[in-house]
This record gives sequence, structure tokens and C-alpha cells, in this order.
Amino acid sequence: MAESTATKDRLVETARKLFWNQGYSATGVAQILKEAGAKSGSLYYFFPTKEDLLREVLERYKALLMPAVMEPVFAKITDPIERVFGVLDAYRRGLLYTEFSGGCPIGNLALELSDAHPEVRRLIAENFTGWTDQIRACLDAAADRLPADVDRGQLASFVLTVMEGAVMQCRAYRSQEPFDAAIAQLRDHFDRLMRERSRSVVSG
Amino acid sequence: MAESTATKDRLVETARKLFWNQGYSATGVAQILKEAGAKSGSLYYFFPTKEDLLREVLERYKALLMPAVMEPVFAKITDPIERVFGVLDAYRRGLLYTEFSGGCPIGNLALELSDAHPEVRRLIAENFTGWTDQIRACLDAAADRLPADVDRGQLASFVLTVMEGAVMQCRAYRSQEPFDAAIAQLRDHFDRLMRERSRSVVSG
DNA sequence: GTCTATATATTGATAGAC
DNA sequence: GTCTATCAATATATAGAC
Repeated sequence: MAESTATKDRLVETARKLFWNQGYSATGVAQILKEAGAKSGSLYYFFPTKEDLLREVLERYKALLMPAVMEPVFAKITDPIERVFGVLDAYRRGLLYTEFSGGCPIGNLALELSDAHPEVRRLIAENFTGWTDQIRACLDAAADRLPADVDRGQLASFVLTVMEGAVMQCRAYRSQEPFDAAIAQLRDHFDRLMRERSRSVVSG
Repeated sequence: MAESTATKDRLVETARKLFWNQGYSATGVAQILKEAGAKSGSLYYFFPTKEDLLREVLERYKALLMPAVMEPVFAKITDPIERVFGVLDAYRRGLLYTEFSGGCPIGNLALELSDAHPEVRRLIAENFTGWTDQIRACLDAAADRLPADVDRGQLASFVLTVMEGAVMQCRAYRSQEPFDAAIAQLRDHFDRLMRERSRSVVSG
């Protein structure tokens, strides 16, 4: 029973990495089994189909959001606006560390699979929502520095949009320049939003 | 000879649509042949491998950029800034028309294949560059309405970043809301840039 | 729960007639 | 250039012993 959980975990973790690096369709069950050091009997004991394994991987990503993505940044940065840019910088460093093969695993799967399987699409959307909820919370914590009429939910969605689009271009160009360009523009946008706020406080 | 060109074109066009809807790995050669009404002997007469066919598809996208993407927008809109948002709106309408399965075919392939094949990656990057070059030209044409110190190449890259990231979220949520949110924020950013310029002209 | 062995379908690609 | 027939490899998945 203890060993079986270890095997299941190893299968999910191996599949997670391979789906990330190669995509879902391009990753064969045989490769997952080989790299996880397991046999097909074990995999199909836990997961009736390859797609069930994918769903478990997407559940794992939901569980990893706070401990692996947000909390390491939040532990080092307290200012809520800087937390947003700290999260973005973590993705930037991930790109550099993986020589532009990394990026965002959810984004990859979103474009590959959003049409195919409804349940999978729902889990991808839930991963996005978990991410933007955290960004949204940062923006709410900095509400007094932003114009009162800013739609913070919309702005949080925009932050994810910018991150995903920037990662995509960096992978195509194998360069961090598109990311740096995107962050520079997003930072400029935030600066202008916060400048307006400080003006309206003075004049109001 | 005339017929052979027709067959080749049909194969490329069929592959283009299938790669767009299903991805490269998920599309089998057999399906391409069936929907193009051709046999494997024809396909492998023109293309030694499936990847050669993909490269031809990416060349076709480069050829389609002006007639299929830019010119229809430019024909209706003359203001350079509005041309930028007109191009973005065309993608938005494409998403709605395809019920969120459409989006940007290059973006899909970028995340699926940028790591795998160097030649393919280069062609994807060239497609991105062709797109941003057109946006860049619009921004240059409106240079007198933007702050003098704005990096217009960086801003053009940012426009693509926003488009691609927005399309991705729309497909995951099957909703146009993330796109509308992104455009609202980008429009706000442009408005603030242009407002700064008009202030500096008055004060300078 | 994990193993071996295997089923069945499909993959990308080839050979050779026409 | 296009056809038919087919290859070898790989795909996901299953059966049944242990």
C-alpha cells in the first residue's frame, strides 16, 4: 500500500514532466513507464486511460500552485505590486534556466488540448483561475495605490495574458527579449495607473 | 503537371487546417490523405517526411499574413493606431466565429514544437516577426502621437504578446472575456501613452 | 499492486506497378 | 504523378499469473 502510492506518485510526476517537455500527444505511455521505472500493469491499475493520467497531472498542478509558484515569491517580497512582478520574474528565470524550453506547462496544454476533452479543458481553466486569483489578491491589497475605477479582476487576467504571451514568444525566439519587452510595458502601465492614483489623491 | 500542383496545394491546405484544429502530433498522415482526397504515394512524392509538410504549411502562413490578416483590416481602417486594434479585433472575431477553437495557428505550433525541430522553430519565429513588423509599421506611422522615448519595437512585441496570451485564455475558458479584458487594458495603456505625448507637446 | 505477454489499431514511411 | 499494397515500429490498452 505504501509502495503503491509511491509508484502512483512517480507515474504522475514522470508524466507531468514529459507532458511539459514534449506535449501530451507526443508523449507515449511506454516512455512514461520506462522513465518512471514501472510496467503498464501498474499504470493501468491506477489510471484507466492516458487521459485519466493527464487529469491527475492537472490536479497536481493545482496543488503545486501555492507551494511551488506563489509562496517562494511571497516569502521574499511583501509589497503586493512587487509580488506580481516577482511572480513574473520567476517565470522569466524559469525560461532562462531551461534554455527556453520551460515556460508555463498549463499554457502548453491549454493550446494543445482545450478543444479536445471537456474535462481537461475545465481543469486547465481552473489552473488559470487559481493563478489569477492570487494576482487579484495582490492587486486588492494594493487597491489604495490604483485608480478607484480600475477593474482589478480584469487587470489580473491581463497579467496572466502578458505572462503567457511573453513565454510563447521567448520559446519561439529562444530569447528572453520578448519577455523583457512585455514586462517593461506592463511595468509602465502599472506605473501610469499608480501615478494617476497619486494625482487624484492630491487633487481630490 | 497542372494537376500535380493542385494536389500539392490541396495537401498543404488540408494539413494546415488539421494542424490548426488538432495540433501537429495529434494529426495523422492518414487523416490528411483522406480529407485531401489523395494517397500516400502523392504526399511522399512531394514531401519526404511529415515535418517537410509542416514546414510548407508554415511557409504558407507567411504568405497568408498580408492578404488574409493585415490587408482586410488595413482596407477598412486608415488610422495607424486603430489599425493595430483592428487586427486584434479580427482575432477576436475569429475566436467567436470558431467558438473558441480558432485563435492563432502559429501560437499553437509555437508551444507544441518550438523545442523539437530547429528549422520549424525558425519558421515560427519568422511568422511572429512578420506579424510584429506590420504592427511596428503602424506604430511608426503614429510616432508623433506617442511619447518620443517609447520603444516602438518593444511595444509591437507587446501587442503580439497580449494577443497570444488573450487567445490562450479564451480557448481555455471558452469565453471572449479574457480577450476583452486584455484589449481594454491595452487600450488604456495606449491612451495613457498618447495622453502623455499630447501633454508634452503642449508644455514643450 | 506489480509482473509478463500480448492484443489490436494506427503510426510514418516505402516499393513498385502504371 | 498517382496508384495499391505493405512494411516495421509504435500507439494505447488488456489478460491473467503471481
